[in-house]
Amino acid sequence: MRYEKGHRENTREHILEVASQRFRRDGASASGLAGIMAAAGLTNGAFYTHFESKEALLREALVTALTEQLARLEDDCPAGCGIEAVIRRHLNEDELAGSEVGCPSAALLPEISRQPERTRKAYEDALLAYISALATHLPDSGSSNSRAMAIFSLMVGTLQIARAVADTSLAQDILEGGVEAALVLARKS
Amino acid sequence: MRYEKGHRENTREHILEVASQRFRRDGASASGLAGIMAAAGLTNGAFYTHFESKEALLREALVTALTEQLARLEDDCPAGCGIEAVIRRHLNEDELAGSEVGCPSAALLPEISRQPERTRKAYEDALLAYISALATHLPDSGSSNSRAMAIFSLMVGTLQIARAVADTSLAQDILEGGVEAALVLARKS
Amino acid sequence: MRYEKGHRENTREHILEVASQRFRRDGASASGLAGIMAAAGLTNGAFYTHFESKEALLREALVTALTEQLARLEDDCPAGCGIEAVIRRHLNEDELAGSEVGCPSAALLPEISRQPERTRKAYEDALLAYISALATHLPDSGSSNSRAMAIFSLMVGTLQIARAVADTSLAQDILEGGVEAALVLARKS
Amino acid sequence: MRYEKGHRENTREHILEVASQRFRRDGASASGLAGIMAAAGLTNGAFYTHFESKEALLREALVTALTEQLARLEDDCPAGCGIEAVIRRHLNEDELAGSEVGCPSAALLPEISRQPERTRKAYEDALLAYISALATHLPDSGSSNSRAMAIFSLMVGTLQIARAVADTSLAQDILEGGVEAALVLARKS
DNA sequence: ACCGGCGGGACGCCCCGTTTCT
DNA sequence: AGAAACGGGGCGTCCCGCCGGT
Repeated sequence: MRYEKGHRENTREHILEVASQRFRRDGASASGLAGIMAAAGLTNGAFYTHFESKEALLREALVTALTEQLARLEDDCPAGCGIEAVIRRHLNEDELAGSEVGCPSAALLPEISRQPERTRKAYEDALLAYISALATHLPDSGSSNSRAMAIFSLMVGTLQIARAVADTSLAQDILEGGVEAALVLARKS
Repeated sequence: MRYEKGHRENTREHILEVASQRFRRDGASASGLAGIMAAAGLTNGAFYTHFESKEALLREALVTALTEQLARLEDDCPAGCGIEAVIRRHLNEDELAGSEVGCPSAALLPEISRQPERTRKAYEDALLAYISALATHLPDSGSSNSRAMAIFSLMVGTLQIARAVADTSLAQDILEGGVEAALVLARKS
Repeated sequence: MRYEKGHRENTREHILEVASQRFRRDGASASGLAGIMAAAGLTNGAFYTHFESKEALLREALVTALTEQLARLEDDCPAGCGIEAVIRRHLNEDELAGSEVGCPSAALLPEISRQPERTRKAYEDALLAYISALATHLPDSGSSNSRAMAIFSLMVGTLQIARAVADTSLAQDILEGGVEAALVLARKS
Repeated sequence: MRYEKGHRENTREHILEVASQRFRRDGASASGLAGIMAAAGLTNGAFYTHFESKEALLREALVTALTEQLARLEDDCPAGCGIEAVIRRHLNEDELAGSEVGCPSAALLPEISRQPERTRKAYEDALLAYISALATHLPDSGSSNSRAMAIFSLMVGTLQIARAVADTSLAQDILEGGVEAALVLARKS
């Protein structure tokens, strides 16, 4: 072990962190490896000692991002905090503005669906973990995850549309409409 | 006049049609102009006589696709057909499999949100027209379009997630859960 | 027809000519497309309108070079010129020094043998035409091409070794020994 | 001393052995150091403790390969075995198929000729030793090495051409024609 | 003090979106 | 009107050197 313990792993995780932000901000196919590596303070020559390919980086960066989102969810919304807090954590102005550190699903879903199965499977696993956590905040926690999945789908679609439209106040309205609808879904007996 | 009247316009619309399919299938930044033009039976060089740039093509292709979707909605779901028919037109196996001629929002929203304002404005206008049409099918048609927008958001998110996961039967479950949730939103008093 | 007639074909053949020289001088895998195109007065962006890939370029450049060699052989050594003239056309100081416009077999054979079958087939065809022409200069012209092939093999090996050794006078000796041996093979009753 | 005596030297020779095979199989410029080191069971970074550069590796690997060929020649063809045995040791199906452990001249000569003088000198020395050994098998062993060099040139060219053509039975014919011609050169009074 | 994990640039082929020139 | 060329950048891999722990 020549470098300080964990050096390699630290570098790898740093690249993953930067990549997960770039992918969310600029899109997966529009993000170049050289730009990602430069943003990580490295050159592209160092990439292939850490990852097999861009596809592998995307696969791992997706898991990284979803895992982070899960950790943030648990931090911000402890058990019993109520479903509205969870919903407002997804649908707010910060999320609207900054996709960089926001929900990877909202930023990348169509591109994920065009990835090879291996990548989609990795995303699926991480997503289901997230949905399970989300489900614990539902009033009728005995229900399956299907309800949580629908609420999540609504939030993802709402956030994407609010980001896409040109009119700022329209975006706000869409966001608020999404919050209300999500609450309806959550509270439905 | 060497070409029959309207030849040029036909060509332009043919390119738009092909482009709108390619963009939905492969993504906007992953679709190349050369591939689009070749699929349209033309050569690379002919592009710039019809469009100013790739961005302009995307902008127009988005409107084309949304306009087509609106026409199809009105064809398949005449007034009074009931909201469930509308929902099932969005969330079904065909849509799951073929993004090529499906909902452009489900296929492209994150990329749209990264486009310049002009493109987002064009999308916004076409989207609002679509949402208005969708709203006419809601039970309480007097309400604003906010409800319709939420239902649409839910459907877009649901379709994207169902497309992205690797497990086929899971995708089916997600789709069905989306249908139920959409009905809840639609019927809410 | 927008560019002057034959412009495209002229450019294509110019690239082929430059490439066939570069490949012979520097080797096939050591020659870069950018360098070849720059030497042809073009940029690398223009390459793929003329050739499908580097492999296709190599394939065609080989045929080009062999065809040129055949034309030169027929120019320099008209029928009845005697076999020695043919041999000395292959084994002389000019050939020793300048592989750039010399025998493509001597310059590239090991790399050709590592190419896909399609390339090797193209080389084979052009080579056999060359061998046939060479055979017409043999005394016993009724014999098969086998003798001509052996003489050609000898000349190729001789030229390669003479080029590879460091000692100049040794190279001369090898060349002269090759000439004598080729004459022996040619005159064998 | 952490490693047993000679460990370092063994490693060095192991790299040389692997490199000499890779160079013959894939060509010198097409063989990467990373691939060679990986095939030797080492990592990239260990290379420069054993060799100064890729060029130095090639230089030494050439000598290694030629020295091995000489040893094999002496093993397989003891004094008095007859020249035909020697010729058939060079021109046979095994040599046709596997350049990996075959004649380095046949596999690499054009690339050697493009190397710096130092490399060509090293090759020259090893080649001349090989030619001398080959000459001892000629009937008129008093003659200079020129005859042996010509025979060797013929065999190298023959093997290269037989390897390069696409038609398998043609390759066989070329090989057999080479054997006959080599015998002619060897037996010439 | 040696030696190898790790990183640095540069360049490989290929293809992009765009402009120019006949 | 559109074929041909441009320049840059995509990902991947090259050869090589620089730290720093055993």
